[in-house]
Amino acid sequence: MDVDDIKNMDEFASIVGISRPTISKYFNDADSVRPTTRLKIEEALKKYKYRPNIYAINQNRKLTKNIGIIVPYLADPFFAEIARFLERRVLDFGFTPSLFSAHGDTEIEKTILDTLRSLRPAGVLLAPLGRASDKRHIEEFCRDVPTILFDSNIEGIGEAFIGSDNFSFVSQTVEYLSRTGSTPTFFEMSDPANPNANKRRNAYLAMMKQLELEPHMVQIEGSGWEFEEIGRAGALKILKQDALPTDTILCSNDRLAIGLLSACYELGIRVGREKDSELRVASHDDHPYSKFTCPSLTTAAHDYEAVASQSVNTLFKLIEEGGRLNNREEKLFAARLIMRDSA
Amino acid sequence: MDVDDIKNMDEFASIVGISRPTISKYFNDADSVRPTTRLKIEEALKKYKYRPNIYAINQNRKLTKNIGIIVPYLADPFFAEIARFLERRVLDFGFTPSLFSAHGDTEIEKTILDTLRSLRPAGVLLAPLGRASDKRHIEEFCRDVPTILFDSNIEGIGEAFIGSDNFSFVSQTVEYLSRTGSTPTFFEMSDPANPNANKRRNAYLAMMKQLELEPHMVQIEGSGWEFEEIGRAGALKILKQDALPTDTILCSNDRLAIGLLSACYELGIRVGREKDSELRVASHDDHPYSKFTCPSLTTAAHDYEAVASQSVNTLFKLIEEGGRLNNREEKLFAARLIMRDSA
DNA sequence: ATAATATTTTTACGCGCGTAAATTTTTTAT
DNA sequence: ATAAAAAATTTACGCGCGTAAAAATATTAT
Repeated sequence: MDVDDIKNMDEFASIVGISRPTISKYFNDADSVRPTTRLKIEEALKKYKYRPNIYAINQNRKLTKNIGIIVPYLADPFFAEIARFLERRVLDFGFTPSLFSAHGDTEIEKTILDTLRSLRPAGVLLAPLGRASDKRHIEEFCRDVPTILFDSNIEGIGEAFIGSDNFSFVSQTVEYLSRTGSTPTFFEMSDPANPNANKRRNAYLAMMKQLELEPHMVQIEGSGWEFEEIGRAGALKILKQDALPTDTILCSNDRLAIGLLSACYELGIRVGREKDSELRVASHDDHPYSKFTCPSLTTAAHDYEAVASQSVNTLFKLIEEGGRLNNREEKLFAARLIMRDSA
Repeated sequence: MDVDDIKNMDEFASIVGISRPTISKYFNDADSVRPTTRLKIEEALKKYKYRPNIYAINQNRKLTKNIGIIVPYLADPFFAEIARFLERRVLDFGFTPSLFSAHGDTEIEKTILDTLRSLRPAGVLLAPLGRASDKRHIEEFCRDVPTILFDSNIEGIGEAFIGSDNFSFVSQTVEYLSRTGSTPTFFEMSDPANPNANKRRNAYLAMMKQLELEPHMVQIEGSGWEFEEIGRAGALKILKQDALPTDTILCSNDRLAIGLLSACYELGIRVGREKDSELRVASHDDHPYSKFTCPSLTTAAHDYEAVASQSVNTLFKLIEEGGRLNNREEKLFAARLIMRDSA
């Protein structure tokens, strides 16, 4: 018999010499059959490499083994990185991750949700666009599909939120900067799309008040997700007109900082914590490239691993409990200050 | 009647007042039904927002509307970018893209292929890991699924290859560098996993011969996909022992260059094309971050749009022709030299 | 060895839709 | 208006598997 010619579970069952319902049971949960039969199946599996038809399975199961992962902008290595951790965790649970990027676009985000709904996933991990998200659409989606939000919170939507504690991020950088030099000026987009940005701004203001320091803000123009370009253009403008209130800058996020540092370099402004430096720059996120900026970027790091683990664990707890959690849990992870050369 | 309570196509058909086979025909190809009935269906669709069950559809169709997209390393913004273009093109054809990253790992790449096979996709766009790929496994996969390779070629595997013309990349940078300054030294990994790297090395050697210049190579140690770190460590070592044969460096790719530039900055080596510069650096790929290096990176740019379009167009031609092409076509796109500040 | 328990087998139905064939209805051409 | 062509309907089967219920068999405990 042709080894690769097994069309369906019936054929496979008769080849193994075990009834089809038992085979079906095995594929649903390998531990639910007797060890000896499990062995028989798995040996046959090696010899004949049959795999059940996914579409037939999912048509009949009330619950698929798909997990949707949606990020707002995959070209941002931060999200690529977190997605990688999430995928791994999902696979550990024996489920199949499906990765989607909204590419910074509201309509794409909506389309992804519609596509995903028809995949009837067991659960979804969603990092929404933020302010640009169609909240109604997401809310409606969450009614049908067990969903956990991560990275970027939308109040009341999703069964839980796992993210980073923005106050922990900002308080550490502000404390460090103000302790070791001049007062930090907060550098951000004037109209940020991401809710974390607003929390960081508030954290900066709160922290400065607590330290009894005068807060300074530089808010630059720009929209979209090309933060490096926005940071660079904004920095060039500010630096050229010498409009910096202090000689220490704290960027809302690393991508802005990458743009700012490139502007500083171009203008010949020496950045760092050495005596002959003119400017100190710090930031938040520990973006994968922040190690390679010039100078390398002092920043507050996310705990990627912890956020990913907690997100996936919470999602599976949610799934086990039937898709609803008693109360919407919000878990925030603290930052770790990464000392590099820029401040 | 509850608007959101349409369970299947039968119900939807009776609500619209059209027979189920016609509805089925519509979803398969909206143009295959009479305009008036199409209108009726689409209006009902807006009112009742029914969507056919994907699993039931795909179980019965010989050909699904799924297109697999596999990249070797999604945390590399170059691949994130190309994936974005590919997704858009696939959607233009009315198909559904599924994105996967091998995360630089041979086993993951194999697992993705196995998963994908059971999704019975209409076609696959694959950028393989390269030397680390299990060629047998990929070859076997390609026998079952219409597959186009892109970015990274494996001789004889896949129905076509769309990529970049490495000679065009390197010849332009070498020509420019040698015309405007000292002879370029080629900076690369000693044992690159990517086949493009070998082609670029050969192109460098060929070009130097053609220009009757003495070639110089610096080959650094390292493995894996963390090219920035590898480039940085290698550069630090070379620069510290003053082992550079010339004061012009041509990097095999931008990610190595990003690492190298960070090393130069740390060592206080002035990079650029101005009089007081000690070193010129150029590279290849026009990585999304090459605009923000210090100094900004002179490089040879891919035509993302062209590669993506050609890949997807070729794939759909392949699908239309039943999964086999007469001869394995290889289409390479030329580079565009991007002049920035580093050389 | 016997009873109690766990597992497998047999049988059978249904999931939602694709699709084929024959028939009826609608549209277009003459 | 009539014939020819195109489209829609009716009817019916099958895809590959999940799953339920009852019967048969295998395993474990006593």
